[in-house]
Amino acid sequence: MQIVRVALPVPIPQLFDYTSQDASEEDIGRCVRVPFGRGEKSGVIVALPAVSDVDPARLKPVRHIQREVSPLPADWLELVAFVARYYHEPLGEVIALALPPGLRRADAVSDRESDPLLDLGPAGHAALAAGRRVSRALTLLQQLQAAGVIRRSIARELPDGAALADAMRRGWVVPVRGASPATAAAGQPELTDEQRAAVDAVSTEPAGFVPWLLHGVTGSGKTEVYLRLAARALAAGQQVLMLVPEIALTPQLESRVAGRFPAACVVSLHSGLAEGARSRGFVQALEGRADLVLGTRLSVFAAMPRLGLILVDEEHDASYKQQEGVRYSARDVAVWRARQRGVPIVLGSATPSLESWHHVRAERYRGLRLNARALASTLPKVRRIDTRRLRLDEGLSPALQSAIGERLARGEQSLVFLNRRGYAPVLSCPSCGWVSRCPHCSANLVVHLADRRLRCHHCGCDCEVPHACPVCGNQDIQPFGRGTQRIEARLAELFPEARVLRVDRDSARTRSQWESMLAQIANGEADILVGTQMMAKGHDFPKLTLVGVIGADASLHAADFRAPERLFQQLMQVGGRAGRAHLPGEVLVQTEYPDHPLYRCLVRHDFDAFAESALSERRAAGFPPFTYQAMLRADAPVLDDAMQFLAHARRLAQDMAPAGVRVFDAVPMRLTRLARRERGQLLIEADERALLQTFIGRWIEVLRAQRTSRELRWQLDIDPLEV
DNA sequence: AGCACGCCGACT
DNA sequence: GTCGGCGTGCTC
Repeated sequence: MQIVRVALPVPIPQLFDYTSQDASEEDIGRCVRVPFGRGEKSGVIVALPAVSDVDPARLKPVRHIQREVSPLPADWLELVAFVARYYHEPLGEVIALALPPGLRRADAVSDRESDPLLDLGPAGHAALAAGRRVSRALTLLQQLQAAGVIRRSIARELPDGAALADAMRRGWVVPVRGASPATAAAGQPELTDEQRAAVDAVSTEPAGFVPWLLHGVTGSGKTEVYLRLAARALAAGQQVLMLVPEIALTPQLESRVAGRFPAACVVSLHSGLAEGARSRGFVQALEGRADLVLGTRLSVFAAMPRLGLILVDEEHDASYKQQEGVRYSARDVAVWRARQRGVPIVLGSATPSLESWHHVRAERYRGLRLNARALASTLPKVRRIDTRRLRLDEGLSPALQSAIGERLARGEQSLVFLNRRGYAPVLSCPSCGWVSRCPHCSANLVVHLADRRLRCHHCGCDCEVPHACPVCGNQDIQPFGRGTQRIEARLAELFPEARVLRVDRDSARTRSQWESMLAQIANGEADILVGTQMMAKGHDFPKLTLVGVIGADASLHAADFRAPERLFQQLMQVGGRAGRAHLPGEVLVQTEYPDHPLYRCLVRHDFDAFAESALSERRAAGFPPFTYQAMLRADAPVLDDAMQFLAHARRLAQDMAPAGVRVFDAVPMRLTRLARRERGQLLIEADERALLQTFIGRWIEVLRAQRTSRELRWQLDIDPLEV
């Protein structure tokens, strides 16, 4: 009789012991189903202890050990244990997050959909040589001959992929084995000198953990560097892990990667995947059959026995930080993992996070630069428009209007960038002062004139636009401020001949809407685009030569110390949309603070100067990365309950905190009320990460032991992004 | 987290 | 008399 120790997804930092007739060392890392309470739960065997702390008579036998799938290896268990420790969450909860649900439930694994390598068989070569009558199968054969060895899934995607089954039935195309996954498709682009230097720097480094920061301006070809590095790792028989910030970016990248490495097994992992596909992908990675794993933050937990390289694209992106449950940073976990496995990691961005940039300056990371745009186009010219003495027309300056007019006359596209959805951020009554407040949040309801609704952008509350002031009956209530819809409407009036297209979360709600808009833009079916940050990311618009930025000043004085960093990143990214290919681009930034250092740096495209000044401000103010933070947040239906809990937690912290750990005041959050709950927070800070960690560990243990009203929720956020 | 047990208020 | 509120405690 063997004792097995199981990590289960319950919110208490405990492991549970069970008995098993036949468990052996081989079963450590395997998924199990066990009786729990009066029900059943599933978890992972993490140890086979000789004795249990609980009375042997109380141990129940495990119900089922999943032995169809390879066990999770020791290094994976170490990885999740690290995440549990660092973010102060129970191991079982971290495991539940890291494993695909179907796998953890120890379900039977679906038949592995194999994706065999295909090549032309002798019959296929003969058919080509015979000069037969042209058919789809024959055209496909020509495409396959050009491609070389190829995965079936990729072959299906070829222009005549529909004829694949036919070609295989005739024996023209046959499965082959043993082609190197690094086999590259024909037609790789030439590298620029900078790209070559970056690839060489990483490749000539001796094997082992090296963190690299690839700082490459928009359009400098970072992806090509990733692909070359991946090719080297694949050729060495290693697996590559590549992280991207968003689900929306995976399909494009996946097809590009799969197209480049037709013989490689490329697996993508993200939360949008069906359960079966996610389990299958994870198992392929775990069993070493996947060569390249591509995915969003949760794919940092893919088990990979032959891991040789980690790539993190857009490493500054906030979506690498999970904002609920286990609040982990996939980028930080990836760096830990690279160190653990002794492999290089490349963090890439056009606008690196100040944290990573600081690591380069402190020589903890190695820097790689791509300063030139690969496609022979230069960086856009950035100009500030001082709006202090201008008469604006619905927020649009004369200079911006005439610049748009010029683009229109030349048949080029313009983008007006404004990070505010809706028609106007608030509706208000000039006679009695009523404003459209959300009943559930401390926020205003936004006017959506497109469908005549008032909406809360925080809780989704939605009602009709009233015809008169609900308090005083005044008929003349007015929308104040401007959002994308209002700008869109005004542009349509100013340029009646132009096709104006608004691109925001409202107009591009579904994937297909978003894709059809991208196609419209690419086909030149729009002249003026009005867009939010959706427009800033990851797409090329060859005819776009003007970006006008309005309403950016608000972020200059925001309370969050990271707001300027985000603004600068956003403006650099959206500015990068202007002028690709052979048309020079221009960026016009409307501002009342044209001399603000942030805009001065933006005009010079000088990220380094911006980062330098932002970092020195942070150093002076004692903010990260010069200090380490943890945030305790509490929420309850009534603010007072949340604040009382935080005040209690604060007293506790003050009693326990060693020198060097600073406990701040408990304060209501900026958006205090959200979805009928009121929220407060308590910041803890220290100069040493280890000091903060040990203290938080002891503090949280005490805090967890307290009983609180059931209406009160609280969570801990290590390295919070928003303070 | 679930889910039991258990002890007090207002309903058929 | 019971249905049901949620405080308390446990899960190997």
